[in-house]
Amino acid sequence: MPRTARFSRDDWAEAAFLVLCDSGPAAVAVEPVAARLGASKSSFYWLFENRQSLLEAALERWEQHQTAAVHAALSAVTDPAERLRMLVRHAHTATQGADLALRLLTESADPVVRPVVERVTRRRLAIIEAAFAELGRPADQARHFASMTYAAYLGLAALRRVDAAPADHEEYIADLLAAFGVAP
Amino acid sequence: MPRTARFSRDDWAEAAFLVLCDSGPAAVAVEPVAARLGASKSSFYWLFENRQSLLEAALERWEQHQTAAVHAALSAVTDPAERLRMLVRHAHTATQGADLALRLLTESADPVVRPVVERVTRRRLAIIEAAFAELGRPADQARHFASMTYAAYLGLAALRRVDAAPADHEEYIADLLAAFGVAP
DNA sequence: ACGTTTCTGTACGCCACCGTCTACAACGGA
DNA sequence: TCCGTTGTAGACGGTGGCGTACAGAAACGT
Repeated sequence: MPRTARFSRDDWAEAAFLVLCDSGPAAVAVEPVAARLGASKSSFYWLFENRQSLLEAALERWEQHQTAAVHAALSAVTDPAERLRMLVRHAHTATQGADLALRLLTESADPVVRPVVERVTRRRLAIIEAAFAELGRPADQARHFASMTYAAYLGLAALRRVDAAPADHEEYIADLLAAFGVAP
Repeated sequence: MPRTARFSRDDWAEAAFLVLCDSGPAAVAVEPVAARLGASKSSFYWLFENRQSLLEAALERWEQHQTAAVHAALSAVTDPAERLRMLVRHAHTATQGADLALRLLTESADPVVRPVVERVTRRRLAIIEAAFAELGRPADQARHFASMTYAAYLGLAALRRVDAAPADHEEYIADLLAAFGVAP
């Protein structure tokens, strides 16, 4: 059948990424993904080393996807306050992203997950910190505010798990921005 | 051997609780806990219905432990600002608790975990909200600030997973309290 | 003393997943 | 045309967890 293979490395990576998104890294297993793809395991082991490399491929997709999205959205905005408003608004509407980021952090005991999620986390914190710094906050305060806002973002994803997050998003965001001295 | 059984229901519950604390709910399995306890499975199945009831016992321990601790520490303090300072300080020193709370929230898809962690979460949010309300914040703002501070608490536990949390605790806490209008 | 009740150990069948092996199907080049 | 390469299916053994079966040991009541 070859020459036009039924399944490409990319097909598997994409399927694994989808599983990662809605069930977390632990669910990125060979047999379930194979079933979802309608393929058999031998097809997988032809293209990949092992389960770990599948997870790596899925995580790579996540990292690039999110990096690309963030850069595209933010590089254009020069006003740091506006950038922060965008970040916060986006963060609290695209809740899927927060959920996955949180999941990956809590599962970062896995040596495959950790380096990826660590890179992404530090990158995001640096972006937020830079915005606060540009707003004129002292270096330490900018760093602290960045940690707080990103932690609040992650924590809110946790609260949503049990429907304990505020329902009045707009007002919540306004109060959040105000607390950190950013005009809404 | 009976009449003074080698293993009590409580032994198992305690062992399960310890496993829960340092490996999360997924790790609360019969065979590992049995091994840790030096017991065999039949001993377990004599005392418990199944794995689920072991997890329930461990979670119950967690809920009571944390409820008792919180009540004891806070019921005495009448000044809401002082209560908030205590909460925040305690939260950021006893980091184990945050870690477990976070883990349970992210694993709240499990029907055994969810009701427990949901109760605890709402209770905690209510306590924080009440403190902000007593400080004179409008009702909505008090609710929002409670969500933010608790989310920040949870999120910080996530950041610690990849060593991305601020190391200068004192200064961080001061900035956090200041952001929410509580004098340090 | 001896049977009954209470507890524990060992062994078993079951499922889900990992990773491997063998056979085989399809296409491309000689 | 037919052979080698590339990709796939399906069966297999290994591991680790769940829950059950059965046999036996220790205290107790009589």
